[in-house]
Parts: sequence; structure tokens; C-alpha cells
Amino acid sequence: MKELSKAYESKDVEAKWYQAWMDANAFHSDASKGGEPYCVVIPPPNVTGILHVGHVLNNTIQDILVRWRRMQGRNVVWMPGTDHAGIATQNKVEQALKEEGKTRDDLGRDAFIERVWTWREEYGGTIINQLKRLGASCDWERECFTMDPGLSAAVTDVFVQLYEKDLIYRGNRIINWCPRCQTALSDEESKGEDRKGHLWHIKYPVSGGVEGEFITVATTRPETMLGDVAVAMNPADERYADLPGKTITLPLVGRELVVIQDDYVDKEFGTGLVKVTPAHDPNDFEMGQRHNLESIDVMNEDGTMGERAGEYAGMDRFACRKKVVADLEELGLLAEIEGHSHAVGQCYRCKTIVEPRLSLQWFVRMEPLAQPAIDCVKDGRLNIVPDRWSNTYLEWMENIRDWCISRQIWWGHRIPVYYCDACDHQWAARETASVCASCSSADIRQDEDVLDTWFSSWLWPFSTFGWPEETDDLNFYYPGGTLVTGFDIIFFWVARMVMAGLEFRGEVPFKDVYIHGIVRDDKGTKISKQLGNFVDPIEYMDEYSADALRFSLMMILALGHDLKLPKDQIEVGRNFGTKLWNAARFMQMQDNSFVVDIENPVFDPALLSSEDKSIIYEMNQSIQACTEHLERYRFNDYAREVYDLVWHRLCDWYVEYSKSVFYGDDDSRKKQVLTVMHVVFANSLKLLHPVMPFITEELWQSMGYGAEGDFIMLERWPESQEMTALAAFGITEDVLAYVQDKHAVIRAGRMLKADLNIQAAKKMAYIIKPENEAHVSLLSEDEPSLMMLMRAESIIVDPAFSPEAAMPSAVLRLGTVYMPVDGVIDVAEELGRLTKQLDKLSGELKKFDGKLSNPQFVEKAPEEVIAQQRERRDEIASEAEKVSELIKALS
RNA sequence: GGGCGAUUAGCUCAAUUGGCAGAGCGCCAGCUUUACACGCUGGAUGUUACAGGUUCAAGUCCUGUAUCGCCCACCA
Repeated sequence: MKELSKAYESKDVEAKWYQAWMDANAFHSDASKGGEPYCVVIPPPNVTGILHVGHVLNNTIQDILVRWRRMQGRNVVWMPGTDHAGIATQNKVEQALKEEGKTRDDLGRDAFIERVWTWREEYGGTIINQLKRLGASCDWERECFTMDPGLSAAVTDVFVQLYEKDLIYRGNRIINWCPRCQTALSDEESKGEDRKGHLWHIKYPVSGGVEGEFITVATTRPETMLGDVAVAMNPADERYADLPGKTITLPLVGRELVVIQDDYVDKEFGTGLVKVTPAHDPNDFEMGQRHNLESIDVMNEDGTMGERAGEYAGMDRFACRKKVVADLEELGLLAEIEGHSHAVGQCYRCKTIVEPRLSLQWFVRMEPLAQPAIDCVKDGRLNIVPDRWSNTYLEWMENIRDWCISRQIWWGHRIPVYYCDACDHQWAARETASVCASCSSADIRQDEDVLDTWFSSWLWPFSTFGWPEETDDLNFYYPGGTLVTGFDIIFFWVARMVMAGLEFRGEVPFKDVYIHGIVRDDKGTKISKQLGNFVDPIEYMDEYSADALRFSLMMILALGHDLKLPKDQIEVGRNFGTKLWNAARFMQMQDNSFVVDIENPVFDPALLSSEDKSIIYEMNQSIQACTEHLERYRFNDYAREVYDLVWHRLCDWYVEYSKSVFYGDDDSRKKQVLTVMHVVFANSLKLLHPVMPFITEELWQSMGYGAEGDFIMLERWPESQEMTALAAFGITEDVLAYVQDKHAVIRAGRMLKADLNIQAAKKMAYIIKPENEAHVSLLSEDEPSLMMLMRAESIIVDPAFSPEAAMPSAVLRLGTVYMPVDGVIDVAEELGRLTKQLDKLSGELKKFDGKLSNPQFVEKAPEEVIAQQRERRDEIASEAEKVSELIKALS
């Protein structure tokens, strides 16, 4: 046994054990060892990222699952890695360049990409090191990066496969365009945010009609009118029956607009007329397709107005909006300005307002991929926890839209499509092409765009194991066990991984998806750097320890809910660590050379006291409960269970009880109690290891529970035993009931002192009148521990004691414990207290009597409920009777 | 507009199948008890958001209302 210092120094200890685990290769997984696989793939953090509390939550959960399953003997792999995060990373590097006064164009494509790689070498390891600080037991030998050659090959392979199946196509569509990042975004990457805006009603002159005739259209984006090509009406709208055939003049531009009739137009909304701008609105684009209209793009890639905007060319889009409105007003063509609140798309990377814009992009046809992904949730092959997220998932799948996968940036997987300028051939290829696949001309060029970052992430569960090669790892570990993630990336990532898994592996990528909430600050606001409420978890780990942070988070992690993390919550974990530490020190102080074989402890039924039996039983119950809670992803219940076992059952009761043995002189009992305590403590450490890996390892080693060089992290998870097995040690329902009773007696004794304002330390005489005859001799035998725990001067166990006769020199608590207090008590005060107690009891009794005399209750309630209620009623009645007799005796 | 979640002690949250409403923090009183004051012992605190309903029995199930939060959506 290694003697423990007085205080626990978490920082050194945590670093020491992490290094020791790494040195021993303890996180490494090996498919060839067989067994039952359990695979978790990390949601790869952005390579640019730094650790925030959300990562801590996410990775603590994964680490708990992984460590627990590993202890259960599963062949566990936790696959780590980072994501190249196309737009985010490119933005970061461009930012750095900007400080040097350069742009990416100054460098050119190749040099820029080179620069990003250099940047990644320098800063890319930050978050990985932070995860290690947290204790994540990933198999770091396998660490992947989405731009690794292997993973890139998987991306290309998937692209080519889908291309050849015609599930990938290139087309002109309205997409979300970020003018700042200057790239297309997928629908998911444009986050709608309600903004207070305006609805401008604009008068368009009708030519060929009466002089001064106008129609009115409404728009939230007046600048797009510069690209109008038509006005649309509902064919059934009689108000405008004579409009078709007439031409309309577009103000400011002078272009003639045709009138089209389309069912899309809602007669009831606005004026019933819609301006049609096919190049800048998805619905208008659809109408444009149906009616063969030209699309006039009036904007540039950077959000300024383009040359087709005529005199407005070069203006910023929002400046142009103001100018257009002002110009219209001057012409008297502004009919009305209405306040209007509507969702405006924002770039999820930089919050810039995105511009719906006609653009030539690559898309994945999603519908064929979605159906199997719907089926697997409906038939239970994929289990989403908590289940309500299934609805969100299915809703999205069932209304799926094609995925825009091309990005106009440089950092990422370049689209493996080639164009031949000689023969116009277009093809996709796995290998970099140098000549045309059709005419062998060397006059070819590769598509300039790169793929959406998520196009590599959706392959993560199998690309990381070497796919498209059929590796042993892949065959053994796929499909994974649990995917742990926040709800914010269900669409981005989870849904798409399921689709890819089913499409390319024919199997779901994981069996369970555990969706956790997000961490908010103490005001309930989502934590983010932009909001300035970012707290650095590393600071928390430095101040309180990684274990404390992990444990505290789990204590408040209700299934699938958001959680708030105030600073004093973390103290709960820190305090718990200290409690553990001191419990260990207590044992060492009794005997610092005592070694127990934890797996095969010597329990002699003849030597075990009822307290010993009770704590063994409670440990056993906790083992079962913890296992069940983890199986059901009830992390807060799991954490609370160990907390209660260690703090309240082991420390508050058993350790306090043990002092009556240790301070005595029965050596065989001392040995037995110390054995029990070590066994309970060691098993508690095991139960706790998944959530508090460091301190449990330190204590496990210091206490000498394992053989030299053995880690608790590789120990076997404890298994609970049936009651019948426990009976071999004399652990029976009767014993457990007795200990409950005994503890009630002790509490009653303490309450007596507190109520009578007697100092807790003052030793008093007690009389115990057991209700249960069988407990008379047991209580007598337990006198030493009762004396200690009640701080008694003397204890008399007397089933025949008559409190009524002894009054007014004795008082009672809970009907069983009496204290002779000759001349000490204030009779009036005691009477008042007893009367109050009686009132409360009679009130309760009335409630129970009412219930029990209700014929419908007696008729319809299940028997065990009635019996239970009746028992409870009788308890209250007998207590009330005793109290009332005492009142009589006192008065 | 559609959907989801929340509303329980001063605060943060539990409560399995409907069956005695709990914990931590905070608060109050006491304690240098030979593991721990990051501790020990005891205590106070509830119209379970509101209004109905179902039931012998509702925090829990149903209907509606309010407030807050989130997600989705092409009403210009």
C-alpha cells in the first residue's frame, strides 16, 4: 500500500496516469483478439477547434461507455480523429493571411493549400491534446483526419460510385450563397433566423391598359426586382382576369414583363400578384422553368450588384436595396411599406445573410438513399435515444431535398470530375486523370470545386477502418455500438451517416444513437465564443480536476435535456473526489499493510455483523443499478447511484459504524470489517472508474488492489449476485430489516438531543423499546456501535419499558427510543411539541382512513396497494396512540 | 404556418408501470466527534404554471390556456 498524502493533487496525478495508460498501450484495440466488439467513433472535432464544454460533455459520455464496455470484457475501439472543416479552416487561414496583407489569390491554389497543411501541423493537435487532458481513452494509434489519403480515397470512390449510378448530377439550381465565404452552402448550412424586415409594395405600370393603370406586387428584397422577368397570378383569380396578355413595365429598368398564370400563387396573400425573379428565388426559379422564362442574375459573387443591375452595378446589395426603394418612392411607385417579420437565412459559419442565387453546382439525389434510412429506424435496426428524436429524423428524411455538395473554396476534397476541352467529354475518375477518357486528348481540366466537408464525414464510421478495402478491422468493428452526439448535427451528420452506411455497407453504421442536450451557461444561454460567455474547460480541469468536471456534468445530465453548468456544480465533483480520498486514508490509518484479495475476499459468515452484511448487500444493489443505468444511457442515475453508495451508505454509515470495531480490541472483527470495507471501496472504485478515471486509478494503485502494473481501467466490471447467493454469507431480508430498524433508532436518538437542545457530544442515557421482538437481542448485542453512533452514556434495551409510567422524566422519538431527562425538560414545551406532532399524525390518519373506507378504492385498487396503504395507516395510528398516551401522562 | 421540449422547494434539477413528492446547492441551528469544514448532525421550505376532464387514486394519462426555449418550412 502506498501511503496517501493528506490532500489529493489532481493535476499531477491525472497527467501521470494518462501517460502510464499510453505507455502501456492500454487504449489500443486489436480486431484479431476477437470477442464481442464494441465500437464508438468520435464525432470528429474541427481541426481548427478548441475544447468547449460541449466537447467535454460529448466525450465524457463516450469515454464512460467505452471504459465501461472495456471493463465488461468487450473488444472495444474508440476511433478518434479530426475533421478538415473546409470552410471554417479556410476562413481561419485566410484570416491569418489577411494579417500579412495577403489574400488566397496572392498565393494561388497550390500554395494556399500548402499553407493550410502547415497551419494544421502547427495548431491541429490542440483539441486532441485537450481531449487527452480530459481522459479520453481513444485508440490514438488509429487517429484519422478526413483529408488522410485513405479517407480521401473513400470520398473519391463514393463520389464516383454515385456519379456512375446517376445519383450525383450537376445542375443550375437556386442554392444558398454566402457572399462572404463566396461559396454555395447546403440547405442545412443556412440557418433561418427571424428578422424584422419590411414588405415593400411596389407599383408596376401596366402598358396597353388605361393611362395610369398599375398593379401592385410585394417583396422583401426590392433589389431583386432588377432581375424580374414576369408577374405571376393565380389562374383562378378573377380580379386579374383581364391581365394576361397585357405587358407590364419594370420600373427603374424599363424591361417588359409578361404575365404568367401559376397555381403556386396564393390569391389570398398580399395583392395576389407575385413578381418573378428566377435567378434569385427558388419558387420563382421553378415558375421560370415551367414558363420558359429567362433567368437574369443581377448580383456578383461577393454580394455586390452585377452588370445586369444596370446603373446599380457595383453597389452593395443592401445599399442597393435602399437606393431602389428611394428611387421608387421618388417616382411615386412605392405603394406601401409594411412591417414584416420573416426568416432570413444566415451562413452557419460566418452569420452573413445568405443570398438565394442561381448557380451551377453538384448535387446528390437523396430520395433513393433516404428510404432505407427511414426503414431502419421504423423496424428498430437503428435505435435513437431518447426516442423522440426519431420523429425529427424521420421528418427530415421524409421531406428530403437534394444535397448541394460543391463548394467554391480550395480546402477540401476536390471534385473528381474532369472535362475534356477537345471532345467535351465529362467523366468522374478515382485516379487523377491526365488524358481524356474518351479521346485521349491531354487538353483536360479537373472541376475547380471541392466537396462539402460533410461529404467526407458521412463516411466516417467505415472510412476510418480502411474502406473501400475490406479490412479485418472493418469487418470486425463495423457496425458500431453507439454514436454519441448533440441534436444539432442530426441532419448534418447522423442522418447522412445512416444513409451512407446502408448504401455502401448494406448495414446501419451503429445500433444506438444517443442524443444529448447542449450545455448552457447559468443564465440558460447557449455557450459560444461569439456570445462571449465561453468558459474554458481546461481552466475548470486545472482548478477542480478533470474527474470533477466529468462527474459533475454527469450528475446533472438528464436524458436528452439541455443542461446548465454553474461553477458551484463542479464543486460537487471535486468534493466527491476528496471524500473518496479521505475514505481511503481512513482505511490506511487503520492498517496500512492490510492486503485484501478483492476478487476473492474472505467473508466468514460467523464473523460478519449485520452492518457488514447490509453494506455488502447495498454494494451489490448498486452494482446492479449502475449496470442497468448505463445500459439505458441514464448517466445521471448512474452517477447518483455511486455517489450515494460511497457517500451516504459507505462513509456516513459503515465507516462511522466501523469505528466501534476499530477502537475496540477484537482483532478478528477488525480484520473482517477492514476486509468488507476494502471490498466495498474497491468495487465502488470500479463502478466509478468510467466517469472518474484518474482518481480511481490512483486509489486503486495506492491501495494495492491490483497486481503490480495492472490498471483498474483493465479490471473486470463487477457483477451483482442474486439474493440466494448472498444468503451464503447470512445476508437475508431479516438482517436487512434489522439494520434499517437499527439506523432508525440511531436517528431517533440524535433527534432527541437536537430537539431538546442537548449538545450532540453530550453523552446521554437511552432506553430502547424495540417494536420487533426479534430485534431485542440483536440490539443488545449491538450496544457498542449504538453507544458510539448515538453518543450514549448508557443504553438499556427494554421491551417492557413503560414510557407512560416514566413520564414526565422521559421523552420519546419515533416510538422506540426514550431518554430519561429527569428535571431537564420543560414540560410545557414538550407538551406543545407532542400536541403538534399529534395534530400532524391525526391529519394524515384521516387521509388514510378516508381512502381506506372508500368502497371504490377497496374494490378497484390492486391488493398489494391496499395492503401497503393499510400497513402505513396502522403505523401512523400506533404512533399517534403512543403520542397521545404520552400527552396524557405528561398533563 | 407545422413540430418538439420545458414549467415541481429560494436556485439547478430528479421522481421507472398512475400508488407515501425527492436530491444537490443555498438557508437556519449546533459541532475543533482521533478520514474528510471540499466535513459531521439536525432542521425549515411545495396550490407540482393555469383551467377542465378520466380514474378508487394524477407531478405522471386526456383536452384546452399561458409563458419560455428549440427545430423545421418557398407564402412573395
